[in-house]
Amino acid sequence: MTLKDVAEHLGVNASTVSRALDPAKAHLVNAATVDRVRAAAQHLGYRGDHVAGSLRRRATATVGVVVGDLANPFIAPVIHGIARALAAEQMLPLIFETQDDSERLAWGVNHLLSRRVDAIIVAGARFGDRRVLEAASTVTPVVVAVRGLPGSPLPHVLHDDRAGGALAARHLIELGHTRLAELRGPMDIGNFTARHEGFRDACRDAGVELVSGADFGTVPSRDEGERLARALLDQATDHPTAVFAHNDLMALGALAEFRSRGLSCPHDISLVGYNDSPTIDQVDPPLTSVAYPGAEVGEAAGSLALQLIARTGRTVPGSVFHPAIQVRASTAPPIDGS
Amino acid sequence: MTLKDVAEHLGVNASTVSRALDPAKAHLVNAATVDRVRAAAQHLGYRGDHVAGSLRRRATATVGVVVGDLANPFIAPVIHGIARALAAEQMLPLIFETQDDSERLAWGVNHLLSRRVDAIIVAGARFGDRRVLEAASTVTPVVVAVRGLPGSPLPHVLHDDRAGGALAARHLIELGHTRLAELRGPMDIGNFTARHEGFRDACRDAGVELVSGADFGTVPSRDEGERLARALLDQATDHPTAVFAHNDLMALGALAEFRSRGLSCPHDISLVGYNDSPTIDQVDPPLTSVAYPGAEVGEAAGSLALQLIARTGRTVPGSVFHPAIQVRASTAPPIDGS
DNA sequence: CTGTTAGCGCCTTCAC
DNA sequence: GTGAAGGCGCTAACAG
Repeated sequence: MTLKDVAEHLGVNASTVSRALDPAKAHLVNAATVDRVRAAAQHLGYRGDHVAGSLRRRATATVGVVVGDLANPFIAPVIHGIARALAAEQMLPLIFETQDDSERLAWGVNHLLSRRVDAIIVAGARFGDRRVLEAASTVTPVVVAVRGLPGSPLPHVLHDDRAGGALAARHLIELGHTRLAELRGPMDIGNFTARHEGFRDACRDAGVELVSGADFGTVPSRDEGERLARALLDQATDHPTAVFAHNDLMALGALAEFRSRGLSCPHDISLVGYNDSPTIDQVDPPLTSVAYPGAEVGEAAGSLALQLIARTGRTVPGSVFHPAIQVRASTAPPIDGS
Repeated sequence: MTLKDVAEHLGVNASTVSRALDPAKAHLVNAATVDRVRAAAQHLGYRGDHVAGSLRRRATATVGVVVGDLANPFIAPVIHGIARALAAEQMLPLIFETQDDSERLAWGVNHLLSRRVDAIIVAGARFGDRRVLEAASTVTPVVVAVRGLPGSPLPHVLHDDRAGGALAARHLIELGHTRLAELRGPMDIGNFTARHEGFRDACRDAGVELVSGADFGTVPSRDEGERLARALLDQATDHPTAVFAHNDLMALGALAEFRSRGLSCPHDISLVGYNDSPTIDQVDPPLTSVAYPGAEVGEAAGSLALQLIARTGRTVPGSVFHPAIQVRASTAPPIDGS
């Protein structure tokens, strides 16, 4: 059942049917004809072919979304936000998972381009991906979301992770801690370098000691958090009285390590996480965490993509969300004299 | 840069280029020509047009994925599993969110059909959606995943929620509880009716009292869990000594309500959740929960879709995963004499 | 307001 | 092993 079939059934031209069924063009057609066409289309069970339309129109109403790992619980709200924003224009997200592999990202971005997506939102970029993404942006709009690419002119929707790191540090310093440590995420991902820099600089500004090696996680997982916490506490030097984990998963790993050593949190050691994940307020102890507005970032990225599609070539400003810290029971003043 | 451009550049026919660049057809072409074509394509930056190919080939290498709500943390692993399975055939998921609205689902399924997706995986069906989905299945393969449609002949990939409900009941009964209650999810979603039936029947078989109204949640959220727990405990009759919440979010709501009433879990009341969500083992108290293998279900659904695409018309069996219960500290024997 | 024409870029015959 | 031709279904441009 094609446009032509409907047209022949009615004794009109396919173009007329095409126009009558397009809400944006129906006004060009006699109202009575529009009704007849709609009725016939309904009656015959006609369903337009979006693929053929996309080929002709040179637009697919589809936005490629590149993510590192869908299993990471913090990415779901981002996709949710993107889908919400796109739904306003009846556009749909086409998901590609890189599994945090730059080769796969390059392949995926190219594949999305060959699928003629109207824009690409990259929520899982690593520094090394900059060239590939900037090249892609000469073909279709590319929005960098969640994970920034320092120095890149690509439009972006980010969260100020540097400020978030500083927030964590200042919170601990205000509680009276003077020996802090970090459990760092991978240093080729913008979020984690920014969290690190914010934390480190705030410590330096306050003249507070930063107890930590140069080590960092290969992935920001619970296991890596546990490993780094173990390494930190195995050090012969004085233990820190407070720890900043670069995300909640790593914080949970650290918590497990603390527990296995008989260290009580926050009595013996305070802990701050990042993301303010859904149930993190109900762990034992409820975790102090820097909030990450994933759904808002996703929605803003989706809207930005829509704007870039609408006014191709025009410059559209990116946006940066500001962090807030949720203080809970995992942070407390240090024990006197420790 | 089209196929034709590459062909003209080389002085060959577009068909030859098309064949040379298709791994499955390259063997029909002189090896030397294949090399020349590949080199030229690379050199000229040719990128095939997947849209045009899809129109001609009548296949899009795309699978529509219909979900209720991406913000529900339990759906992320399912999509992850689907994406993993599809990636094996270089297919991509196109996501549509119904927001648990049947009209939106009907619209979305139709839209996906007009986009000529090669299959649709529905992970968010409600009973009322059966007709729409069966109609869609005459056009393209439809796989029902996660939420079943009792009585429907559509191929499905599910988890045995009935057995899961029974598992929860038997665990509590073995601990010695004799007055149980349920916090039920929406009764037009297959998972929750099945959990209810399994729980209820296991109680009946054991001759154990089921303290509970006919009430159930409108959505399976934390707030609804809290509301139902409040209603349950407001009843004048004897309180139950153990509660089965139909998912972890509802369990967390119940936990909050218990706490606000000064009821300690598991001392005063035991609690079982469902899904075994990522951080649920670290809440206070660590929650006993029936595990839901979301990623496995998603991967099986993706594989099933691929099979249905490959052998259209052939019957392919669905599959059902069996539940397991993770026992943690939120369940304990009842206080003697209570 | 409606019809005619001409492709969008590709792939699959069919012919040689 | 390669070329020529046709058409997938739609819509934009141009006439009338």
